[in-house]
Amino acid sequence: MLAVEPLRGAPNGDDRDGARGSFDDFADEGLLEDINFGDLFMGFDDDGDVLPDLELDPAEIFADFSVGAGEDVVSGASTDEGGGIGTVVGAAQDAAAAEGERREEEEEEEEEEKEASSHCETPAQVMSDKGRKPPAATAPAKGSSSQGKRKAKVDWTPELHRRFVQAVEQLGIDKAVPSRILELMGIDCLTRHNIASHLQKYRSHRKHLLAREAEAASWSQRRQVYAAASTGPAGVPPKRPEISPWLAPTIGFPPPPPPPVPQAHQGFRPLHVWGHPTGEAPPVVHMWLRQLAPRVPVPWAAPPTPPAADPSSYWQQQHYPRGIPHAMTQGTPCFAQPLPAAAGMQRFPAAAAAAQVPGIVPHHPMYRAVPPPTSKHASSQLQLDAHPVSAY
DNA sequence: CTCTTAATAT
DNA sequence: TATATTAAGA
Repeated sequence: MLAVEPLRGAPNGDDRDGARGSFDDFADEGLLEDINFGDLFMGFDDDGDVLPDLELDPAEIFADFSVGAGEDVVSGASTDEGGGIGTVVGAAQDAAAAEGERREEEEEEEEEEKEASSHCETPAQVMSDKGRKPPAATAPAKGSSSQGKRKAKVDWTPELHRRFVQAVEQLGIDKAVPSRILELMGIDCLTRHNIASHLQKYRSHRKHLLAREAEAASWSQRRQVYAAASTGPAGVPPKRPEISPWLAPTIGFPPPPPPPVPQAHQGFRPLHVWGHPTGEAPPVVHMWLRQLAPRVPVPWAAPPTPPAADPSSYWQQQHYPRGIPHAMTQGTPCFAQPLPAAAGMQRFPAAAAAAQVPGIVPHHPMYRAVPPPTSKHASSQLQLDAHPVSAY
């Protein structure tokens, strides 16, 4: 892959001045695997723990990049943001050429991940690597340094998202505002607007998840009540327990913490959760999210509202139906800056741990082995009951 | 001015 | 579809 050069130069200074990263690309093993029990394993054979798609046909991979043909030009100059290019899709190669080399040399050290990641790679470049050319995106608006047309669309790769989440968690959900997130992420070529936009979606998604969790939690409580009630003399059918008002479904939180994880997944290679900040993140988090989803507990009490069928689709990226482009899983498109964030992490050691908040674990279809069922929501929901219910 | 949100455009 | 852009309001 070629490095591309970000051209940033933020006149405004407001958003990022860039630094550039070096890049090495290496396979980052298991970096982001999504545990989507709904569809995981369905079609995988044993090596399911291997990224299924490292080798996809570039054509397919980038099919989705299309993007408003020709519109996305690099914004290299876009004044207000000083934005760099980012992961930009459909960015201008020319810009890269013009800018040429790197600006500053900084080494990025990253905690767990080799953050070597983020480069601002344009798909075009990636493609060039692969010898492919994007259909439309590149064509128009090239000649000049395409100053500013439209901002290139940012490709929120799992890695990028992960950093985003990490930043958000470091800051705390309530203090996470675009500008701060941007700082922490240390990824140049992102603008405040990019972040804001992503943040908007992120919050929205989180909201949904929390709501679901709350709902599920309330049900699990009922379940417990029910279980307790059913411990009567054998043969005696349990009576319907009274459900106290405070056990009634509430919209409140917090959801009960996930029970200790049985080291069940020994046989498995730990799967990382898409978007989770730390590699150490318990892989199960995601599983729990799903488990928390309401399952019909008792015959006599139907859930007040049918479990929302949407959740999985909410945050899902429908891109890369066949997997994520290799290039994306590793060298991610934007340059990582020296990570002021690293410091942040140290400052708030607890943050990392606290990062358990399962709120944000978008599934990524990338690991979907089978095409989504025709009936959109059905299958994943069904999976819910397939797991041991354990404590809940 | 920055942030948030919703609506709408691409 | 995912993301950007815009506008309105805090």
